[in-house]
Amino acid sequence: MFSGFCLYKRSSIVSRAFHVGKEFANLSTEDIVFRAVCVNLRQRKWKVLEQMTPSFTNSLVSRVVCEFRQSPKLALEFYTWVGQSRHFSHSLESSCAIIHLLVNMRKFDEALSIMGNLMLANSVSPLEFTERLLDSYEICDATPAVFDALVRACTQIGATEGAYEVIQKLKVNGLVSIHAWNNFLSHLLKLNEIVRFWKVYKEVVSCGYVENANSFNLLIYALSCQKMGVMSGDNVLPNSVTYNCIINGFCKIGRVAVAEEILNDMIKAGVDCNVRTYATLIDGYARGGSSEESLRLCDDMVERGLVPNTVVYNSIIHWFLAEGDMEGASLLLSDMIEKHVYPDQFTYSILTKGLCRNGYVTQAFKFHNQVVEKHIIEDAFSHNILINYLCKSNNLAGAKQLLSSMIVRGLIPDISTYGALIDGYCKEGNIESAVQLYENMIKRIGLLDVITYNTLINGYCISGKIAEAFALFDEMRSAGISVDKVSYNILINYLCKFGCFQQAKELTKVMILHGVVPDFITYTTLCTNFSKNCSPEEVIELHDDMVLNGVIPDRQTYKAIISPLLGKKSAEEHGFMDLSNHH
DNA sequence: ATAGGGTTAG
Repeated sequence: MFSGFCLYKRSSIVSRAFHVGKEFANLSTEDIVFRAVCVNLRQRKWKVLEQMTPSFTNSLVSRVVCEFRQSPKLALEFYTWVGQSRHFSHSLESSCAIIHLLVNMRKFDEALSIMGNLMLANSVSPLEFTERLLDSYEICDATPAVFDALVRACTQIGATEGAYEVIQKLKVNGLVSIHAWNNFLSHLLKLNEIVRFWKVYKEVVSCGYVENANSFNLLIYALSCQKMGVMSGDNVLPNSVTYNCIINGFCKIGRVAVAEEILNDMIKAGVDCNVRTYATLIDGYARGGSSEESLRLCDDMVERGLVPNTVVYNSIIHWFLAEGDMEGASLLLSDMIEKHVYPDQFTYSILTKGLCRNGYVTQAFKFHNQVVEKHIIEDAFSHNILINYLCKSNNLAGAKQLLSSMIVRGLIPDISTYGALIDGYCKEGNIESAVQLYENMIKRIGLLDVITYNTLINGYCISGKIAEAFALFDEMRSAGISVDKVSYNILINYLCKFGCFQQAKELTKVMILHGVVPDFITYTTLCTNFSKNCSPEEVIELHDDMVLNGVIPDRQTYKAIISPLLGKKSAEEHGFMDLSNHH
């Protein structure tokens, strides 16, 4: 009887297990804990989770992080929370899972800092790191960008050989992007390892990589470091003009920090830096919106015994006004006058434009008239700015009047004056007059620039004549005028407006192929139009594509369009909307 | 003598 009872009980358990199905039959303890954690994490029952921490293993935590990769915020929260538990410390395995996640979220800084820490504090070797990231690559839905981040982390902590080993290891799998190579090349330049730079550069080319703008920038910088000395057998060394050219180049592509490093190199090399060097850098920082850095350099130059001149003041005043800082600009103007730094043609046009763009139109005209009365206007700029303003505000009559007085004052209308008027006609829908003016202009000036072409292309687009617009676009090329990003931006914008989204995307590809890098305006144009007409997935894909092609997203657009899509998407998929708001 | 600042496109 007793044995019979036992037998019965046992067989009942076995048969129940069978009934529950295969699913549970092979479950390990970890699988059970894993499911329990997922259920409770989904409901954010942290207290229940707390009780489970003694059974947490590294592989379990990695699995949970991967499982929640579509809800990256929750996964990250879990990872941080579990790291604080006294029962648990993160391993390389769980760190890899969170790194993949952070890279997918584009939180590169956070990913880099975890990577750097693991290599420095936990002495994880770059190669081992690569292997573990590869192990978890598939299950974590990772992207190759994670390896760009690893190379970057290596160079950041000074592990030059490590970075190179990582690249070599990944080369076999085709997982090394041009970004990773560029980062490594740039690191070599920072170390002044010019010979090795060229060796690695050759390797990049022989691997069949297509260099992007950044690679060429590095190349130019590398050449600039040695060029002259090598070619002349050290007989000719770079002088201040050489350095200033290079500094200007880096400022104009927005890499002002690099430009300032070159200034330091210049000082180290014993080459005198002058007012032009500082004027270039000050403009570079101001252009990039770092007015504080600009002012810091002003102090630096004064400390070096250099006196800021009109160019320096003009530059800062211009960018202050562009940012809407009227007060800062007017203080600088007073300072300029007080220090007897005399305003010039540039100053007048900067102030005229600044007053207009900040809504002080009456003052702009008043100021302009004062300057004109003193007969100190020598070029067409100020007139052009005002004619432009009038055309933009549909006051074509006023624009023509100002054109007449300009001619009376002995100033010859230039390509920009015509451009503004043509633009005015186009905006008014009077494409015939626009074309007539354009033809007259060719007779008079005999040359056309890219701006005039762009204005006309834009005019054709406004009046819906897209075929004519594209014909001009082609004509431009046959006339030997290089199509610039404005030309592309205009056409991309109108393709979107006409609902040709696929074609807009194609044209962006052509643009990139022709070496014209899309900018934040291309980005904003495409994102805005796509978000109104396409699915969230398409918009996100578009964003990703552009970023991968080196476009720097416009912050406002990203915040208004992309980031809500990402948040909403992952929240909706998992029904966390309400819960996450309460947390 | 060669190097720096102002007008066009969303």
